[in-house]
Amino acid sequence: MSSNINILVVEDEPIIAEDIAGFLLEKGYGVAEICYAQEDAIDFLNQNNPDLVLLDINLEGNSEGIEIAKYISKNKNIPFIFLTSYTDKKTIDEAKQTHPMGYISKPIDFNSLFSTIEISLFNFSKMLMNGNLDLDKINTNLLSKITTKEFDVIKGIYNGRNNKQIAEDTFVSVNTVKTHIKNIYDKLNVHSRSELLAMVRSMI
Amino acid sequence: MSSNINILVVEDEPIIAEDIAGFLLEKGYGVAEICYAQEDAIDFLNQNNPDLVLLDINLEGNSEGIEIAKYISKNKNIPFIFLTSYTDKKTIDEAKQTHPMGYISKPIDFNSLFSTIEISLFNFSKMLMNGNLDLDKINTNLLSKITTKEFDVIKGIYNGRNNKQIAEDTFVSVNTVKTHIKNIYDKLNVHSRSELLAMVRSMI
DNA sequence: ATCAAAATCACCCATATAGGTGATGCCCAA
DNA sequence: TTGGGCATCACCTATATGGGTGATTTTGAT
Repeated sequence: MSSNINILVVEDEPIIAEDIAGFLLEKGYGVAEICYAQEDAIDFLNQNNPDLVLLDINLEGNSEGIEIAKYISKNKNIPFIFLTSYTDKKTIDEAKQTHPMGYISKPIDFNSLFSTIEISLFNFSKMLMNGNLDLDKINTNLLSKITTKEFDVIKGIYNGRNNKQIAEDTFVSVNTVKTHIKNIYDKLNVHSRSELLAMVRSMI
Repeated sequence: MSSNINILVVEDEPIIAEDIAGFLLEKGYGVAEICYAQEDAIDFLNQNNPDLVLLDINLEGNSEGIEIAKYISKNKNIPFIFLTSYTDKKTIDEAKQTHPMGYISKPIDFNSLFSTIEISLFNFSKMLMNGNLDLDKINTNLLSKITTKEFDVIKGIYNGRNNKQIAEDTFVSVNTVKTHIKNIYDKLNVHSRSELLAMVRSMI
């Protein structure tokens, strides 16, 4: 297998399911399983962890796909994409509550499917591992720039260090750290460590 | 206008652009502007804050759409969706680095476009509220699980709120918030807010 | 119906953090 | 040469946070 990405396909129409599976294999993905009904899918998910799930909303006439999505949201940590011929606002409103990574209407445009899968996998993994502070990125938003020493202090706070620890880390006195923090707070217009982190997060 | 959602359309082919704009209006969205070139789009974004951007990748033969996406990522906080006829892996790989909310291949399936817009707006607003926090993910690493109320407190801390504010947000007394925090610290074995955030970050 | 866990709240105390003011030396650019 | 930004440190005060103990009510599962 050229890819280590395994995708679960939930689709009650065998022909379409095969079609999708064939496409996935062609693109180098693994097909973890094809499930034709809600309970099959949930059973499978109970014992396996595919990397992504493609979900038909209407299985045998009911919105079982949304139930599966809810199950995934509640119990698993796997991105999923809806594939459905129902694009009325009511269905979409219900669907979006489950936070799908995408929603593709049938007939399936395989190009859109492919790009949506790629982006879903990428965004999902980025969402979970989001860690790089970037001084330049922070400074693009600021009138009064954060200096490198101040940035060291921000990194310390980001890493959960207290003032004394930051002082030791950066070989200065606690008073200096406090001064830096005061200046940082002024520049970012925040008043506490966690507020600072929330602000920084919004800027990166 | 039936919707307060304003969408910027960046598309160099006037006919397609009009087509999209017409569709958006039909669905009740506002069309903030139609831009036919990169610089127009960036100028517009410099002075306006649409709620979402639809981005054609290939403007006049170049991948200018991706440049615009990078500009948005760096300077703004607006979700965007790519609309393009290029679905080769190279283009997609480049595109996904910019974290688009979606990627729809041409010819445009308007049903997919509509659902993707709805889901993008929804997920994006949720992302801002909750960030990337995920209770289940946190709990998979823990012996003693974080409860939902405790998680609300973590979200508050994550969003830079102090104890009093968290108490107001969750309609309980400050003492209760403090109790929750103490329990959270015990469970995660941390001793301060920023240490908590660093720990949570390492778990998601 | 009963038990355990979760959620709620109240104290107290010690420490960390935030905010304010002031001061020194350094370096670099005008 | 001079002034502004930067880095360094001190001291003071007020508030927020962390840590300990104990207690009642609510909730959920068996």
